[in-house]
Amino acid sequence: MNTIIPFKKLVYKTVASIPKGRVATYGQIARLVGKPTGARAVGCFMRTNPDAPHTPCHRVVAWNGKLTGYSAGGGLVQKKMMLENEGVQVLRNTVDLKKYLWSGIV
DNA sequence: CCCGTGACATCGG
DNA sequence: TCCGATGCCACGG
Repeated sequence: MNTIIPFKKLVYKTVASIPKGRVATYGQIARLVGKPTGARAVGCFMRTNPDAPHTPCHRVVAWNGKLTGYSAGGGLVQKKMMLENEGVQVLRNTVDLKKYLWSGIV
């Protein structure tokens, strides 16, 4: 869909589609955009392009529910606080994917 | 234009 | 069960 937009923007759009109180993995995002193996690229976009307030990268975690890097604020600490603020319980930088994993379907 | 890098994911020993 | 190594993608210099 929409196709004329760069892969990067597509990822941002997908991440921005994650409902509040839910989280998604980098692999999940990559798969939704059509790059099941581009999980790395997804994280790369967040890191190189901190669209921060425009892209809720704090709702994106690793395949294990583990909160990985964060280029903004105080790092993972800030990220963790934002998730908890949205209703997602975070234990030691780890969220319960069984409860909060986004299905990809809004 | 070519090389290096990185916030992941998966497999093997 | 835990640890290490590899593959993939796109961006930046």
